[in-house]
Amino acid sequence: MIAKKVGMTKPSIYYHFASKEELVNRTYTHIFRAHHFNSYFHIDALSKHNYVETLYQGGLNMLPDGNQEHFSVLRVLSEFTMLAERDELYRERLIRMQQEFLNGFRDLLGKGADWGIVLSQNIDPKAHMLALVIDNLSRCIMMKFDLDYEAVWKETVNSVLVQEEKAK
Amino acid sequence: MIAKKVGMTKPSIYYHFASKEELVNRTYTHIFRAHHFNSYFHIDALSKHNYVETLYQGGLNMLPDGNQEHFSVLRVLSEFTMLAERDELYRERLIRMQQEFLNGFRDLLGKGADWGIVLSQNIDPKAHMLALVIDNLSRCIMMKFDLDYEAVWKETVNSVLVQEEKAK
Amino acid sequence: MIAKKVGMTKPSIYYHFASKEELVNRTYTHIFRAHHFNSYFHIDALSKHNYVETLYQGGLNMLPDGNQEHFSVLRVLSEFTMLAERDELYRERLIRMQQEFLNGFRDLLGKGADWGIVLSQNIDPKAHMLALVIDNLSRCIMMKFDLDYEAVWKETVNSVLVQEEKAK
Amino acid sequence: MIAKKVGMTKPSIYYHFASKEELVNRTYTHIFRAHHFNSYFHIDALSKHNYVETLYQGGLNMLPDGNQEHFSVLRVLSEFTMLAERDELYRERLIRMQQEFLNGFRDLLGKGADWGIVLSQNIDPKAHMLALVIDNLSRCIMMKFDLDYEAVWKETVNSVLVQEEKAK
DNA sequence: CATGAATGAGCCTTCATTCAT
DNA sequence: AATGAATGAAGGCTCATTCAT
Repeated sequence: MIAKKVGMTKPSIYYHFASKEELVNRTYTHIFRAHHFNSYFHIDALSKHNYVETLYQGGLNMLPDGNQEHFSVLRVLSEFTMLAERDELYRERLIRMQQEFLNGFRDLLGKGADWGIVLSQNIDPKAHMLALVIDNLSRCIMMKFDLDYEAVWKETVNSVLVQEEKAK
Repeated sequence: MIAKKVGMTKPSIYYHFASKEELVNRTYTHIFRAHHFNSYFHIDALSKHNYVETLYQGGLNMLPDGNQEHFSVLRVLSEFTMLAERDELYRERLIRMQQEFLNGFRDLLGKGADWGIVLSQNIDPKAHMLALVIDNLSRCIMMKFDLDYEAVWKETVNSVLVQEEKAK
Repeated sequence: MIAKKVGMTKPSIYYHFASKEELVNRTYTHIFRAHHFNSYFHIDALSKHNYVETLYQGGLNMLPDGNQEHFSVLRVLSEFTMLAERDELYRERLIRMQQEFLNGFRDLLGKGADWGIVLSQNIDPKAHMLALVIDNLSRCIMMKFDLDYEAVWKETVNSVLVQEEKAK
Repeated sequence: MIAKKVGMTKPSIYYHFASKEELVNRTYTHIFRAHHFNSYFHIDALSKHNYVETLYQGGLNMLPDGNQEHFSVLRVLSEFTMLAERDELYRERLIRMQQEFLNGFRDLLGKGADWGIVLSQNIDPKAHMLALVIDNLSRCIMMKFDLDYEAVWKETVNSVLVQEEKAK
């Protein structure tokens, strides 16, 4: 299928990749090269005033939108997650990726707590909750489940904020 | 693979199932026969006093534990979800199952709101949030991610409760 | 297929027939029990005056008509001929059947020659010609070829008659 | 079976043919590429003087002889006819082939009638008769029926000629 | 007589891979 | 750097047959 798509013969592909597994692996690496917490959450310009917006908008950035390339990333991530559920090798890699996002959320929430925007207890579980929700929301959109993604994400974000900071 | 596992030949499996598809379908039906919201959340004995505990414990019931059979359900659910991402037919079925849990959470939160235990705004997004978190938590456990599941779930449950009801 | 059709299970059939081959063989015997030259050509009442009609009508009798049972005979004969082209065993049997019809035609033409109705030279080739035409006509009808069967058969019959006897 | 015969493995056959059906179809096309009326009946050099010989010899050309390739054509035609009795698709193709021969005979007899060599009544049934006889004669030879093929064919040819033209 | 359950052999097909050129 | 041709292994499935009950 791939050979046909790229207009080559199968043996040609074997010239560039030792095996199917290598092709898959390198494809994953290529596809995920820009899938990082910082690519979605713009923490370089983070401030007390744009905090809530950064957190909220970062999540929306992670969800699939019109962008074809981003959609591909999520599509492949979904396939990758499948494989990871079966294959120890892929699992390790997936865990590393998840950990990065988890750390990202934890740091972000930490800063929010310092600024008094985020409730300072249980930062870790809160970070996990955010990560789990945004990850699963992505999957749901990919499967065309019918739910109000933005409302769910806003609700989740709000649930970690101190009362007076909640977005409307 | 299945034939080998059950110590039969392939043709004898075809005596019991017309096709691979039927085998798969009937297996899913069998495996999921007890995978219902009510099997995990004991709402028949629900009261104002055990509300938080019921909600919290119900989630824990959904997570994999020592029980081999429940583990199988989750393992198969995971494979089923994979298929559903590709196959329209399975997707529909998965959506029905998800919807049932979503409705379960919504009803439960509705009752909580009536009793003044749950914040009464945005019940729907809250229900989705709970469903998304518990579903993804399951997946994470299956993949042996290292996180404090109970803490995450407790945090999520707490986030929908009014202040003074929060579990400790 | 057969088991389903007769409302039995396959093993039941094996109680009555040792093998598929025996079932097939006995079915052929049963089906062909009335497929004889005399069943189509009524030579018992043959006379100088009904000779041409007997010959002509006999051929028509061999062709498929509304009669369901006769149709079955031809259908099965057709399958049998197929098998015979491959299988030595069936071939022998088919040759015996063909020979009977050949002899029938030869005797009939012989009588016609005695009565001065049929040209007396080359009786054998004439008999073969008649047999080949009527046999192939049957096959053509079974395959729903579009041709004027009666006209072809009448032409063939006429071609063996002396001038003044020809049917109109 | 084919793979074994040609000393290949089954998958390598699939490199050259997309499916079994394509293999069968292309084989038929290849085998029948020279099976046309004109290949047997040399009507390009047809004249009043060689008419009877052309008709007679053309029929003999259609019958199997020592030629291995021609034998194959008839062998495959026979299998093809079998399939055609069951399969609509092949039937259509067979009918087209038959029609070509029928038309060939009709044209040939038409010319013969113009020249006063062939009896001019019922040209169509006569053409059919010739086609049916030569076709069935082929089949009989393939099945090793014991009959004087040449005599039968000569008799059939003679039966369409006017008296004084008959071959000896 | 009949059936439920099973099986060896085989068929059509796909897939990952190799190898000579 | 690429290709034509091939292959072992396996997958989904059917068929004729058997055997214990």
